[in-house]
Amino acid sequence: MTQKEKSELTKERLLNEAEALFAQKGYDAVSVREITTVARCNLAAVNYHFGGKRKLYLEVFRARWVPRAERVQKHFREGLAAQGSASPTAVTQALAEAFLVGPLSDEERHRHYQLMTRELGQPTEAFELVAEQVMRPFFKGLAKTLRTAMPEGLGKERLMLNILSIFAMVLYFNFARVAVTRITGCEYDLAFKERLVEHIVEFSLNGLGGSGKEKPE
Amino acid sequence: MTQKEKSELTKERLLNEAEALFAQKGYDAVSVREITTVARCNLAAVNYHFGGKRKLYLEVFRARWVPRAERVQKHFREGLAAQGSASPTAVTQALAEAFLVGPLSDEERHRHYQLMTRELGQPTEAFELVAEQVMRPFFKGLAKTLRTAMPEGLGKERLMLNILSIFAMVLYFNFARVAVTRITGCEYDLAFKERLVEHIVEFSLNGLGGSGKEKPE
DNA sequence: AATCATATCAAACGATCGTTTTAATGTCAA
DNA sequence: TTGACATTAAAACGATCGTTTGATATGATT
Repeated sequence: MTQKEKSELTKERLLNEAEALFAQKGYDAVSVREITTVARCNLAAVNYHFGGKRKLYLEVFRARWVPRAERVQKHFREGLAAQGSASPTAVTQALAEAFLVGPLSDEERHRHYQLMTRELGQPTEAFELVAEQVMRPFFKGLAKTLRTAMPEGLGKERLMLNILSIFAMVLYFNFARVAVTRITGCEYDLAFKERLVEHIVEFSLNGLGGSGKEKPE
Repeated sequence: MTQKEKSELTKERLLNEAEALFAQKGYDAVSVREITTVARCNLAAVNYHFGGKRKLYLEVFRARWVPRAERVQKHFREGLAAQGSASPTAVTQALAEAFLVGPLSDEERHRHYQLMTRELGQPTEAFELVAEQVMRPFFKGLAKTLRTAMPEGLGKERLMLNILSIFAMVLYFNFARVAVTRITGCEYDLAFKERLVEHIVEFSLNGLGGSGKEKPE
C-alpha cells in the first residue's frame, strides 16, 4: 500500500468517527483526543489532515453529509417517477419513503438527521453549505413539482409550510428516538419503523382525520 | 433589603441567565464564567448556591421549565374546556393554541422549546424530570380525553403517534426558527406566527388534503 | 545509495474549563 | 458593640481543551 493510500485511510477513519461522535454528542462535547483515539491515529492527525477541529467538522458535511443528502434526493426523484404521478399523495409517499427508509442504513440515517437537527437549532458555517447545496435546489424542484398538482390558490408559503411539516416529523422521529421510545414504549425495530412511515404518510395526507373520522359534536 | 433577599436575587439572576444561555448554546458551549458574568455575580456563586454547573442546569428545569410547562398545560385544559368539546378538532386547536401562543411570551417559548429539543436529542437527568413530571401526566390525560372522541378501532400507539406528530411540528417551528426563516423568507413576527398556528392546526386536522384537494390523476 | 517529501508520533504549548480555597464583607441577633 | 453567620470576592487549583513543535520513520525520487 502506497503512502498516499494509507494517508487517505487515516482521513477516512477520522471523517467516519468524527461524524459519528459529532452526531451523537454535538460539536462542543466531542474532543479532538476522543476522535483520534477511536480513529486509532495520533492526536495531531486532525490538524495535519484537516487543519483543525472546526475544519474537520465542516469536511464531515462536505464529504459525507451533502453527498448522502443527494443520494436521498435521487432516491426520492426515482421513487416519484416510478409512481408516474406528481399528486400530493404520490409526492408525500415518495418523500416519506425516501427520508424514512430510502437508500440509507438505519445507522447512517440516524447520524444524518442528528447532524441536521443540530445545525437547524444552532446554524454554523455548515448550515450555509447545506442550505445552499442541498435545501435550496431541493425545495425549488419540489415546489415546482407540487405547484402543478395543487390548487392554484395555494400560496408558495403554504406550500413551504406543508413540506416543512413533513420534514418536522421526519427529523423529529429520527432525532428524538430515545424520547419517542420512552413515550410510546416502542423500540425502533423494523416493524415500528414501518408503522412510523405509514403513520407519517397518512398524517401528512389526511391529518388526524385520516386515522379516524371526527365524531359529530 | 435583607441578606436573604439579596441572596435570592442572585440565585434568580443566575437561573435566568443560565436558562437563556443553555437554551441558546447548549450545556457544553456555556461556561460558568460566562453565566456569572452576565448575571453580574462572582464566579464562585454557581457552586455556592447550586453546588456546580450540572446542578444549576437541573435546577433550571426544576425551578423554571417544569412550572412553565404546567402553565402551558393549564392553559390548554382551560382552552379545551372553553370549547365545550373534546373532538379531535377542538383538541388540536387547543393544543396548537396553547403550545404556539398560549400563556408564554415569545422569548420564553423560544427558550422553552430549545431546552426541550436539546434534551430530546440527548437526554440527561433533566429529561427524566420532564418525562416523569410533565410528559407522563400530560399524555395520560390527553389520551384519555381523546379516546372518547376517536374511533374505538384506533390503537393507543396510533393515538400517541398523532399527538407526537403535532408536537414535532410545534417543536420544529420553534427550534429551527433560523432555518425556517431562511427557507420561507419569513421573519417570526406576529403575523407569521399566526399563520403558523393556522397551518399547524389545519395540517394536523387534514394533512395536505386540507389545504388543497388532490387533483385527479 | 542518497536525498527528499510525507505521514506519524510523543511531548509540550498556552488557554480555558469547573471547582476549591481563603479572605473580606455585610447582616442580624445577643 | 460584639460575635456568629451568610454571602461575596479574588486567587489559585488540577484537569482538559485545541493546537504546535520537533523528532522519527517510511515511501518515493533522482
